[in-house]
Amino acid sequence: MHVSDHEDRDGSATRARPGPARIGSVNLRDVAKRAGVSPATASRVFAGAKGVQASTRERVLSAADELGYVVNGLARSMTGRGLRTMAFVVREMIGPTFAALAAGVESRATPNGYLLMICTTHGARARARELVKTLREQRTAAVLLVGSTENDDAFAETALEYARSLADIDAPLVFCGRPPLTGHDEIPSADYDQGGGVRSVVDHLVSLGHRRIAYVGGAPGMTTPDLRLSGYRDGLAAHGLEFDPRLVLETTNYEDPAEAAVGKLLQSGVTATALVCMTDVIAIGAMRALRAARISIPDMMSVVGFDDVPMVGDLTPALTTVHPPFYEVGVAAAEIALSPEHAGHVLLEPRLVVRGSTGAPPLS
Amino acid sequence: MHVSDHEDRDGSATRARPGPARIGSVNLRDVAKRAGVSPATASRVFAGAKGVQASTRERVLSAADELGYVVNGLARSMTGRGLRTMAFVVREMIGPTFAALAAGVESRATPNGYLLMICTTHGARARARELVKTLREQRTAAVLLVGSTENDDAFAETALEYARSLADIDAPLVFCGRPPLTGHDEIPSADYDQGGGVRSVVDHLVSLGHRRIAYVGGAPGMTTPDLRLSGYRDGLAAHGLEFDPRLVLETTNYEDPAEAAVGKLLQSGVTATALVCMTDVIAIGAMRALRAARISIPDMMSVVGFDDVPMVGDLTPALTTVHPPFYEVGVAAAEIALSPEHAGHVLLEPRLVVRGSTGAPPLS
DNA sequence: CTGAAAGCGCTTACAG
DNA sequence: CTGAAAGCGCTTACAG
Repeated sequence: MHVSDHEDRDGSATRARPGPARIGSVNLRDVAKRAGVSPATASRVFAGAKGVQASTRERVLSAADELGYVVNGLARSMTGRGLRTMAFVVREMIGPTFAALAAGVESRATPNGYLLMICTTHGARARARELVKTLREQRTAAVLLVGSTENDDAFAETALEYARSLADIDAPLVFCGRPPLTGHDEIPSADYDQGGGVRSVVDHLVSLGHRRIAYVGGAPGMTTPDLRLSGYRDGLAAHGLEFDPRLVLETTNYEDPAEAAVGKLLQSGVTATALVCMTDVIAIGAMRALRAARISIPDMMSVVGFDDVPMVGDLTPALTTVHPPFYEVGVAAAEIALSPEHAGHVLLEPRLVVRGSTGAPPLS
Repeated sequence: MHVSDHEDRDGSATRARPGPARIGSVNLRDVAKRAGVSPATASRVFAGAKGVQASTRERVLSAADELGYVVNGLARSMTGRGLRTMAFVVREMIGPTFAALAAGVESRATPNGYLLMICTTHGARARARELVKTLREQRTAAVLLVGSTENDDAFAETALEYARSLADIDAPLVFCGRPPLTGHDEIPSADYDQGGGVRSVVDHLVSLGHRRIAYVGGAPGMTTPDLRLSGYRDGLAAHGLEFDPRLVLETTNYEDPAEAAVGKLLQSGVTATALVCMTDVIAIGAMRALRAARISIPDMMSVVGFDDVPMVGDLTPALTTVHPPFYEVGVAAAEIALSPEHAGHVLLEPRLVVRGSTGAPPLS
């Protein structure tokens, strides 16, 4: 049904006047002409306006079909409706965490007619700034800032500045998987209780009888490491256990460095009966180190992760971990983005999943 | 630096004439006026055109800064350049496979000034059709159709139709992680050799001494199940092994059904010494069934997966699997999308990763 | 180097 | 129910 060669566009054979090249092949005027109506009427048909005679509508629709016409959303958007895209800005597009969050967002974006843009910053501030500018240029309807970010005043200022500049184009900024700015209510958020998740891990271990509980996590300064470490400290405090800095290991979020860090702990002579890991990835590294040292899990050492990524239930032993409601957080964030008038701070509860990697501490 | 209240826009205090509401707060005219130049000149500044006096440029830039102005990309795009977005159309946003492919695409899209749209179809044809329409409306620069699709003539026709209609807006359609249409060269593709991957698995098993090799895969009709099953059959044939339909189990791509399917095989009395699984997820299910039946891996039964998702190297035993170059496939697809003049069919090689789940078959 | 004007493709009061 | 016209915010030949 495609017609690629339709005759002289304006009726006038020549026109030396300015004007850029056409983008799409066929436009509203072409359709209107073919249907024998004015562009205004044709426009009404595509806008789904009611006041159009059925027969007219038919003629326009079939003309459009014959010409392969589809509205130019760019032009249309200039008149008000905007383009209905939502941006998902994340540090890296990595793993199931990202995928689950994005899927949650998408589940709400699509039915409401929004398209999802995925943008990565790779942690570069300049890139984030540039991105916000591009997103403003494109008149994005909403921007979700996803995941862990710097946990300092500089970030807060930047975020507030982004929110303001995005407000110029009527786009809300919403945090997704990171907490609200401290002392600033204006940027809404959808998050899960990271500290609470780790506290529930400590509760679990203490109830099993553990008292020397180590923590393996990332460097401070980002929201996720900071919140999870606080959860550990709060958990200890809740049970009257003293915080011992020697029991806190710092690593990056990869198996190998985590394995190395735990290996060092094991050789240090510092004793512990349980390892609370900031993430499942770190927990896997920890398990490798324990296996290498022939320390049996959980008989000699319990191990807990966080994130409940796929497959960790199939490890040997199956990993006890915290399951965060990533998908639901994505859903909540999208809902805030869609109706900013209900904006606020959503905090969902993660769930402790007890499996085989935790047990009673060895009788010493 | 934001000025939210700038005075009367046109100079004329009243105007009863038509015209929709303004979208962004401040436009080119505002900036030009403030800088004391014509809109044309201001436009040149933002377009980065050369022929503008440095001092003029300065004035315009600082006026823009003071007003918090950013070009309206929608309006700009009507004059030719288009919006520079690339669409990534996938069935589901699931897991690391999707994330790795998308990351590969993004790695090329961003540096070239493209934003990435992620669209899911959930396997619904109607949704795909609608999506293509929306993407046409928005004048997307390129569309990547990602992953397994129906493997039939109806799909081929649909895809060709999409390609044609996308051509109207000058957007190439490129397949990503699925092979070219048989008998049609016009839609370019970036893929990895799925059949070859499974063949290398069979080679590996045969070299270990296996002769009764079973296959556990998804229902036929989609490209990925079809290609991987063919790889199995070709692998057998290459070694002169007979294809035995009783050794082919059908399941869906989840652990539980896979476990059930393998459990049934074990009870059926049909003998086999190795299980080639279509995916790692299926392999995990298979391993569960074997564990439940107390059949030791690999001593009594070898197991192989496909996809090399994270963590399968940490299972007990570590899973032998095929590592597909997802990221690189994404990169290749993006490159085709960016310069369709070099379009063609890229086929990358997956890599067999031998780990602990495969070994010699039991004697007897 | 700069400006006036026409145009990109659509929408929407206004007036039948 | 339908059309003529003005406008959305920008760009680009054309003419200084």
